Amino acid sequence: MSTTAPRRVTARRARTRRRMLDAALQVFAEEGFGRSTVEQVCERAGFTRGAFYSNFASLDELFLAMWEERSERMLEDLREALAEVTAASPDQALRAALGAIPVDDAWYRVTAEFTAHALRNPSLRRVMAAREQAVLDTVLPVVVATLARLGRRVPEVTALGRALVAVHDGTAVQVLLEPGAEEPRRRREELFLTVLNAYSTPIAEEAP
Amino acid sequence: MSTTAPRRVTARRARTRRRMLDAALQVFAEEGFGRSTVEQVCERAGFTRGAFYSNFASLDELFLAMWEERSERMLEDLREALAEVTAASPDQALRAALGAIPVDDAWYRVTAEFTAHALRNPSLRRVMAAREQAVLDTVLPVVVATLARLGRRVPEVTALGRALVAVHDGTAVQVLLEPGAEEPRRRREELFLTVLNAYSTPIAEEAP
DNA sequence: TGTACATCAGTGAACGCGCGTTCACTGATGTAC
DNA sequence: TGTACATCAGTGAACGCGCGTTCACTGATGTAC
Repeated sequence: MSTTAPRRVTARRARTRRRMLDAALQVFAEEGFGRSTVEQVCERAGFTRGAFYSNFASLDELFLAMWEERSERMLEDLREALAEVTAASPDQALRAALGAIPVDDAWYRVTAEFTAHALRNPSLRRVMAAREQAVLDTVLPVVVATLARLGRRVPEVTALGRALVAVHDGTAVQVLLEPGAEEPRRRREELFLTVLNAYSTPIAEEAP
Repeated sequence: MSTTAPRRVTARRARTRRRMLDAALQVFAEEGFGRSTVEQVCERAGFTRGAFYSNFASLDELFLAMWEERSERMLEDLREALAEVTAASPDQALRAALGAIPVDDAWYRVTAEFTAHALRNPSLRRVMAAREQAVLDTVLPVVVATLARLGRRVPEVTALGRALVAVHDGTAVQVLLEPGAEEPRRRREELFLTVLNAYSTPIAEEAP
């Protein structure tokens, strides 16, 4: 009951796909999700429209593929960055982690629109939820371990995870709405540290 | 040097405009910003396309008008809700305030897409920033006063304001991605209270 | 309050562009010997 | 390593739909007397 013939992926095909995915991010970021056209993506990638249909069934499919690929890549970067900061102070660790998730204009726009779109579609909602969980699975162990080294434990790991994600998303908008301004970036770090502190307690004594 | 003749607004015209604005919110929420068409909005509002062009120059103009009108209305609701909760405990006050800003699916989608769109356009960025400031001007005095009654003062009002907005935006996504789930809503309130607490200090003693 | 007239607001048909989608084709790539 | 052949991937022209936009028109609204 296989749905597709297991087509062999040639090198040429992989290259084409790659260029289309890269073009998609740029076009979607510039034009917006709903206003991008097959023609624009192809022009940017340097192909004709026929090539597009040879590789994807629709713009939606291309968009989803691109989003999943890019967020997977960001997660890899994040893993590497976190692996390197093991020895640092929590303040330094935070800064290093934030550096690894750059608040990238194009990417944020695309993700914001994708999120809004996902709310309309149960299976996309599941994609988003799974991604959030994957990020948390990567980040939380490191965060918890770092806090432990400071003599603090995290009573509710899930609560902390949700809070960190919310702070990340919420502050990203603020940073991008005032490009170049220092203040939102500082406030962002401040809020992260505040949350890390509020959701952990000193190991010796139990806070109420 | 007036740009437009000061056209008298007849009752009929106002009604038409109103129906178009309402239709716009629904269509934009369902179809997405970029995928909505003039035809869809007109059909929903019960007019022909000619009527649209008699009232608006473009979909973008209609969208902006709709967004500004709706967010102004939400701000009014928020003002009223906050005026009524003056006497309550901070916990009750928070719940009442959150009740006044319902995490509305359609509205969130529209705002998320509008925000992403605004990042591409300096003058829209200013619109967004002005709106955020207006919300803060409404909310912060009440928040500060409520905390004062509890014997707490807020050393950095701006920092608290930014933090509250970030938490609001960031948690709204989480609540909407899991429709019907109780947990995200609880976590949301929890995080709000945490932030209110962390950004204020007891009046008698200075915290470091 | 009623009538006559002027202006205004929305109608709906018409036009044409841009874009999605298809498909016969040809040049590129890969395989077998 | 070289040649012959088969398959595959991208080309580009063609088609037609959907939609934005315009505009002469008519029915609705408002005003003056």
